[in-house]
Amino acid sequence: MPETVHKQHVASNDGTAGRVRRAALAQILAAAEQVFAETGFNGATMAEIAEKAGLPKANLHYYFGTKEELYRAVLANTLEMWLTPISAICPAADPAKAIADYVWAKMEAARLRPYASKVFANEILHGAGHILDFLSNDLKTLVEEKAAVLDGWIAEGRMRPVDSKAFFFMIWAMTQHYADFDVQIRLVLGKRQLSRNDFAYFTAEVTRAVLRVAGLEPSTGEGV
Amino acid sequence: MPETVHKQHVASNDGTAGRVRRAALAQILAAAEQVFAETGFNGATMAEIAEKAGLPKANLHYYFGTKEELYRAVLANTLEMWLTPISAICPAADPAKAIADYVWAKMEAARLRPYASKVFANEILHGAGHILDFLSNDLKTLVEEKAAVLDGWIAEGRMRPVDSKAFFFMIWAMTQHYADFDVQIRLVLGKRQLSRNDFAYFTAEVTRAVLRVAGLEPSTGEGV
DNA sequence: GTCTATAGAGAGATAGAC
DNA sequence: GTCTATCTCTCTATAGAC
Repeated sequence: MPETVHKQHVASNDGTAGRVRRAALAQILAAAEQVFAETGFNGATMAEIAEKAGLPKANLHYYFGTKEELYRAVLANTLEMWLTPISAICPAADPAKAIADYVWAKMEAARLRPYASKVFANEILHGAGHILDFLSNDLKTLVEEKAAVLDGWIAEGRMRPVDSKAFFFMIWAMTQHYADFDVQIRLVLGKRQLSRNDFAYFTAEVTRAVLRVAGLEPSTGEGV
Repeated sequence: MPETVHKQHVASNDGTAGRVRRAALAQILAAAEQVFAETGFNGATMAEIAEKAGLPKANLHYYFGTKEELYRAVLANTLEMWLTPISAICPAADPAKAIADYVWAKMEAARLRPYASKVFANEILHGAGHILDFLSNDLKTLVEEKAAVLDGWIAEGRMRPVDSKAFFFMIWAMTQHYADFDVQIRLVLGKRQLSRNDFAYFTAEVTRAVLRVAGLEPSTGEGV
């Protein structure tokens, strides 16, 4: 019964247990995010998550009840991160700056929380069964709202005509690619790790590409 | 012992058994591609693949030995599809046409073989352990070769300056997104399926975006 | 609140009949 | 060459001591 919610036991005598609790929850969630990202829901084992969190396996069940519930908690964490940066896109903003800021925030998320991105990608790839509601309600509404902002800019001649929803798909695809497909990128480039500098370089490149699509590129005088 | 190669039993008396064999192999591979795509390597079960292929479970082991070997066979199929279309990019070609043809071929692959794309994505997402050699040898070489073609076009002023490898990452990300993240796209758009027409529309949109990045857009007179 | 020990289910693999 | 029946192992989940 994946739908039953596990009881939240709260220490009633003092603040120490609460602190222990919060620390344990944070450790478990961080470990779970990594393990789910690396091996998927089915490949992940509670034993491996417990080991990485430095706790006995039974404690995971004490805090989260089931593997399923732990997974949903990790996903919930991820979704928040996924949505936040899009707030840069608002009617009053300067189109070029707003879009560049959004791309920057998405690339930062790819760099700093690659596991979160991978958990999300894995969930979509396998049918998104746990977040169907989120996608068809929250995200759908948000995209419609933000696409309307782009359409407004286009109508005002402040941005070149594009399909505004496809434009978001493009940004998501390009930025998340640097988290989700990092292994491929590293191996093709022959690098052991993508450094902070590599990310700065690719962020500039992605930003340039996206702004060119929107007809907003700062003029470099290098055109054909 | 995932490295041991399962014996290939070949019928010696007549052609019928060979035909049965080929049919069985094709059925198993098609079923496996779908099941691995939908649930990942660990989530997939031999029982489910067998059911979808219309064969008893033991036959899968007869033909492929282990689940691991079956998975590698599916991956091998996929990689060929993955590489083929890039041949459009060659020095003698017209840049705009070559790039548009490549994008078109990748979008067709996303439309016609979404499971193959998902199996590949899933493999990369989880560390690419089965195709490290492919990525760091075959693919690396190919990308260097094709990036050199783009760099040549840029040097000749036939294309706007871009990082040629990041340009390929961009094309891969954008096109494969329509296979790998199709659930998200469908739910955000409120569509039950992406039709042939939807794909034609998005292919045009992706092509336009990519050509704008390369400074090769057929002039539409709509610029800002 | 925490942990050890174990029950119970499910999946990969195979023996052996046909 | 094909299939049924089964073995064995791994993993989730929990009971119960502390």
